[in-house]
Amino acid sequence: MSSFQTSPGTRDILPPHAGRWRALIQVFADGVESAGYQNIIPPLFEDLGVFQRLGDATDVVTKEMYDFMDKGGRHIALRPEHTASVCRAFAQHRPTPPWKVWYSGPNFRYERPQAGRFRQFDQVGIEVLGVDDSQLDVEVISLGWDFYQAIGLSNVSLVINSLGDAGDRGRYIEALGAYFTTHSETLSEQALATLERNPLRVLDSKRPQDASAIAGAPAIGAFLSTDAAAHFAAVCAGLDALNIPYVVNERLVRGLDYYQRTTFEFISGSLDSAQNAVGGGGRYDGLVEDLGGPATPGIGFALGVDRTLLACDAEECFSYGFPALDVFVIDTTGGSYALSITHQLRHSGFSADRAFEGRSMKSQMKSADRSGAQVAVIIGDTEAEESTCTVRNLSTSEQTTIPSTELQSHLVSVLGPRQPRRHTP
RNA sequence: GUGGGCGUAGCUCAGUUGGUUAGAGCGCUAGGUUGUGGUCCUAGAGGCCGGGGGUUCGAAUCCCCUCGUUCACCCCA
Repeated sequence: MSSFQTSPGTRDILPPHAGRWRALIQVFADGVESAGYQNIIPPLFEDLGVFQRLGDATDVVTKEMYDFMDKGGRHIALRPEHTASVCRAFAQHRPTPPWKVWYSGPNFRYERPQAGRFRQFDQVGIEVLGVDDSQLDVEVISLGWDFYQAIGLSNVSLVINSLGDAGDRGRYIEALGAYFTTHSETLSEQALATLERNPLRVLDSKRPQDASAIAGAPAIGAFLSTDAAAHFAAVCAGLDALNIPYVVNERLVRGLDYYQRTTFEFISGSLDSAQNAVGGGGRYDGLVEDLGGPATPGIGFALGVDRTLLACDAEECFSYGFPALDVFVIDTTGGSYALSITHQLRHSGFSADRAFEGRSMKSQMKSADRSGAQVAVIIGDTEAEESTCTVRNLSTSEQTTIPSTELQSHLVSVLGPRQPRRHTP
């Protein structure tokens, strides 16, 4: 056992898992960039106040924040999510709306780790600021939906709801609070505590004891203003038009207080654990203003990378293998040929690796096999003397010896042409 | 923060009512093959039995504490 290990709720993403991880983000980026979203990279930490706008009644703010005083006396917090940072960035830089951005990166919440829940956890997501159109809600939801389809997840369901505008929401919370107070004798102790802080969240309780009270609770639908109801109906109609299946769940409340109007979650049916929400989002029309910017509507979603990959494991999709190398260079004469040949091949655009420490032919062949390389280029004493090299096809075991000067052209004929790698803007 | 399960080799796990030198498979290294991988055979390396304390002639095994991990509540992606 080594002296140090990762802190609770954090872990190393090792190969080959990290490769799969990167591939997942690439699929996401390709999808949203083709819809006009550009990448944003906000800082990992911000002034604590930025995140307090998530809501004083939320656990994320009250007890899960990684916060500290820096050497300049500022009260800093590691970001628990991206949305507040994106809104702060909008308020700070005032880009021209509509502002469509996507992000990926870690967030931090001090929670007890559990299946699909970590203290450092990654999300990918998008946010759009400055557009109030219900068709944008549909676009945002469809991009999330399309991403799950793109990676091959078939057992994901979309649940949507509307929390109404700020006034509706307030009236609903009031009614809900009154209702639960009259049923307080049937509620669990924990639910009563939740009721004190935010009656909405009581709807989220998974305790069997609370089920009957929740079942009889008033629904949000009756509290929606004409505008909010029309907006929600338009969103549903848009999803219908795109043939995206969804379920309206009037009990869907989300944990962050800034949500208004459209809210949605993506639930994986393939995850047994309690953490089966693989993504979620909604409108947060008041957040930019809260952060000192102009009144600006906003909508977005965040998808949990960890949970999404867990769902992929469960559905046995989005498999990943490290791309096979083109060439493995074997040199039993001391290594100087391997040094120069791999260097030249890499410059020509071939992927190439080699062994070190002067290992035996057998050992180097094993390494070549493990590397997944398609061909081995072998330099032994004979080849060194004759200025030749032996090229072995590792899947057919056929091999041929050619003059060293013909190696590049021979590999091109066997593996196809390669372009030197360089950055092209 | 509350409650349950589990900590033995790099990985997955055996280890009997406490008994003397802690095992297997996979993986790794080397050899079988004086230049050739994936199969096979042989050998080797690799362990403070999570850590600390206690009970005992004797502890991987029993007790306590602690740390880690895992599952659930809670919360949320």
